[in-house]
Amino acid sequence: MLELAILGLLQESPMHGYELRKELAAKLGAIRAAISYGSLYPTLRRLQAAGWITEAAETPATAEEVPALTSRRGRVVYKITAEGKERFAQLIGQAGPETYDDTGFGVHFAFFARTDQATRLRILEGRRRKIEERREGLRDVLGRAAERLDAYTLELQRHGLDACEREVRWLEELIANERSGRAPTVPRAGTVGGRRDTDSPPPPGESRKERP
Amino acid sequence: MLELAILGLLQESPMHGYELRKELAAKLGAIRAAISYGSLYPTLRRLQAAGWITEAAETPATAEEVPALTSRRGRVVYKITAEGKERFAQLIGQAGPETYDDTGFGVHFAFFARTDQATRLRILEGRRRKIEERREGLRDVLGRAAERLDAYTLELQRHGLDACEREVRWLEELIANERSGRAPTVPRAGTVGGRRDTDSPPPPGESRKERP
DNA sequence: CCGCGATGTATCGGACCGATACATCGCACG
DNA sequence: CGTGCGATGTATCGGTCCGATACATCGCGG
Repeated sequence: MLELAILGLLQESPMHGYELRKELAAKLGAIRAAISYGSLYPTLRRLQAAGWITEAAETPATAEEVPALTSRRGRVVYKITAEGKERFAQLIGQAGPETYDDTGFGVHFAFFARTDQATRLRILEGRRRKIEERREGLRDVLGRAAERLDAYTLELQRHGLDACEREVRWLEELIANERSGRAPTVPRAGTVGGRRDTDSPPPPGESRKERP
Repeated sequence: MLELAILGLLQESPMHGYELRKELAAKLGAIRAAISYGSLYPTLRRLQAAGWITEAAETPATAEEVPALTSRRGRVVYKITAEGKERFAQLIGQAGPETYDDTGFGVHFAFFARTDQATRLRILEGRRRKIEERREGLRDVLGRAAERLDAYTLELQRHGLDACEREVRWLEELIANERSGRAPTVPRAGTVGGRRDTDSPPPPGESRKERP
């Protein structure tokens, strides 16, 4: 999962570890907290060993003027290689069982802008199926085993059931959207960031949820 | 976390591994899928080594009629010890940072019937605080960094934000309930609080469950 | 009689986390 | 002027938990 996320982010622009972590937190904030360095750095090393990313020299100009007196341990910028892009395409296109758990689905979804529509549909339906199964399990417990459980546990299940039903509805909407051709995004985005803007958030009239 | 969950379940009745896994799945179904055996068995061993659980002989009567022809590798039933109950009380009463993440909170909440009211309140408020922080992070991203992200990522954040707001409301309700004295349904209180006597009385008979 | 699914115990490699250590840089505050 | 402190930045270590796998028993239907 981490591998897929890193490859995806580096496809947008080269980054060093710290930055990667922050971007990841911004992109996956809805799914999970920040990634740990204890996962990040070993994974970077693994990806580099596999040839999917490489170190990019930082500050290529004016290099010799500071001759590494203290062996200058600067930031290490990574960029994705051609093989890395291939790997990303392969990972994003195939769906195993881990694609449908909370984290896996979140990562895949976060890169839907780089995923073709058929795959998007497949993943959304797989996720829906999985959530429906969880929902049925919770209904079973609430129905058949309710008297074995205390009030707090029951309340927990009810809240979980509610969340399941809500997510299924959300997925239904997304699936309907995909099928009707008009996705909530442009299917081919090549955006590389870098924009700085302090005051621009949406002007008043813009309603969020509507599907034109 | 697993340690706490196992100790809590064994407090209700002795069980073997397979059963433990199923009960755990039923009790925590809203939070996470079934626990893996790759975690369960090593943890059981660890708990046993620490003296918090012991193996209980199965089928104490009519033992000699099947003389273990094939060294009978039967089920191993575990039961909690007095030290184990103490350990449970200690774990359930203290709250670290991991108490407020999804899994940690779920496990603690699932055993609220064995937690005193002050601790319940503390945990609910800690969880609320954490979710509020996540919510603010998502609002920030949706407000300030919206133009850097594609439509799918934004939709993911919106769904996450919605879930946060919903959970905060749920927690508010529970907190209000706790403060007003009447718990969701069964104010079955008077359970383990701080560190007190070692010799705890049998749990208040709230859950009927018989083993065949 | 045989297969097959449920029950049941167990291990192994790998993914990921939390704590920790350490170094640099800009800047606010005395 | 210096000094300390929070942000930035790289890195490792031990531990928890997961997924795959192996293997053995039991009851039941074909």
